[in-house]
Amino acid sequence: MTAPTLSPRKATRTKTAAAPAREVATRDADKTRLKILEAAEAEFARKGLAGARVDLVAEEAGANKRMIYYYFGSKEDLYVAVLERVYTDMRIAEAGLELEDLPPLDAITRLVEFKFDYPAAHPHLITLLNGENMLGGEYLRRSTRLREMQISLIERLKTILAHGEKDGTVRPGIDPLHLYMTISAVSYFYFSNTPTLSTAFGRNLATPKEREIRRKHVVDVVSHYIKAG
Amino acid sequence: MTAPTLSPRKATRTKTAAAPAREVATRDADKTRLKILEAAEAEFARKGLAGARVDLVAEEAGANKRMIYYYFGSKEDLYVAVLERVYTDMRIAEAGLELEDLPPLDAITRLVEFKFDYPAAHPHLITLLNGENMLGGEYLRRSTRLREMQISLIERLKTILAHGEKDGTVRPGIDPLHLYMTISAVSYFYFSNTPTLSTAFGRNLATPKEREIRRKHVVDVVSHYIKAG
DNA sequence: GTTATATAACTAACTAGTGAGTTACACAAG
DNA sequence: CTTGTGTAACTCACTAGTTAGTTATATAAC
Repeated sequence: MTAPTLSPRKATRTKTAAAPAREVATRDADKTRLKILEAAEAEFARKGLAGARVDLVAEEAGANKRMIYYYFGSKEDLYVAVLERVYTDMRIAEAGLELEDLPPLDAITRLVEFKFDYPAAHPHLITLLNGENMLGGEYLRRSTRLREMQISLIERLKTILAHGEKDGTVRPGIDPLHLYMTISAVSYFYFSNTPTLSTAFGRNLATPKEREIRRKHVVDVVSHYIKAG
Repeated sequence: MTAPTLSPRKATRTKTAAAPAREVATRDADKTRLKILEAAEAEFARKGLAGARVDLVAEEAGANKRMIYYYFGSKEDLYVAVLERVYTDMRIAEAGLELEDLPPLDAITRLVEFKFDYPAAHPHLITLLNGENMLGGEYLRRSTRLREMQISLIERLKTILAHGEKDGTVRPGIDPLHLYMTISAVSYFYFSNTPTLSTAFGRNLATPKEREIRRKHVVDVVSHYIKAG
């Protein structure tokens, strides 16, 4: 239980003067750290916190197990680091969406498409979040600096809806938070529950064709919900 | 890895001549079996297949660990039994919905409300399904007799939509499978992701008040999607 | 006496975490 | 240049504790 915390993150950067860009490993040590994170992401996504094996992470990363404890302290702390990274990446991508220049309905459609395309491109995100929710979200809560990121998007959505109301394209009275949840839900559920749904319906829902059908459907659902008239 | 499979499920029912009602333990042995299933459901729901502890299931059930192996053969088989039970219960409840007597829009609203209320009343279902989906759905697939149950509801939904189209209340061209998925999604996601969403939004979404708001919202979303005009 | 049900004690394999030491390299003193 | 010192990065071998599954045995029912 006693964390050594040799604080390798504050390692002196003797040679490389320029600050490295996000997730670009410049030094060998950073590369090892990154490889561990990537291997851990896959392992935790596949098996959850309890099912993941530290030895397998080490093997997959081509690193010595001891280095995982050297860099991250414990299995749980490694898990938090993975969660933080994946979650932050998504929020950054979301923040980068240029919605404000578009007409309200188009802006929301773009958000819906993003909420479909992002998990499609990052399947680990889904299973990691599923696992985290099974654990009551306690590890994500542990992570600082995640609290502030989310709220801004709801504010942006609120503004977009207000514009739409004003120009008559959007039905009034839509709750931005619940709209955001619904937009997330209709795509997330599809990716998250494809395995059991495919079994239940006796039909593989993970094919590119089915995926495209679903994508059109979710845009359709949200459009009809927000459209005025 | 070698499953003993003592097939205790075919145990002779010497005393109780009448076929016992669903999940009502008549004999002591059936009671033990049921207690194990209930304890296992809670344990697997909370911690997933890998995180669950057989010893804890035994303790919680007030049964000897050996009896778990006697009745279910292995941890994995116990997990499948739990999954099967929970999933089947939901399908039975779903099949019991009397939708056919209602006007199409009301029928779909009733289905939406069911899809909200059922997971609200059975939180284990959500986490069990989440865990199962993380594992690729392989254990649910292992279970027979689940395949046929689902399809019927899609057929019923198809009929309802067709009636609605005919009487002009429902917009034509709605895919019943995707509608069903969307109806499931908007409620499921709320229950499934409450922990991380609450963290992200800095607002407890699990309160009765928030729940009621969400319930209204999901009915609203689906109504606007299917309504003609 | 055979079958179903039950218990406690046990084991083989696994698993997170550690102790102790090594390598590679930077920088400074002589 | 070479010797000494400091330290980040890394390896190997180990352990204390856990965990699914088992063995051996008991008892009640019929």
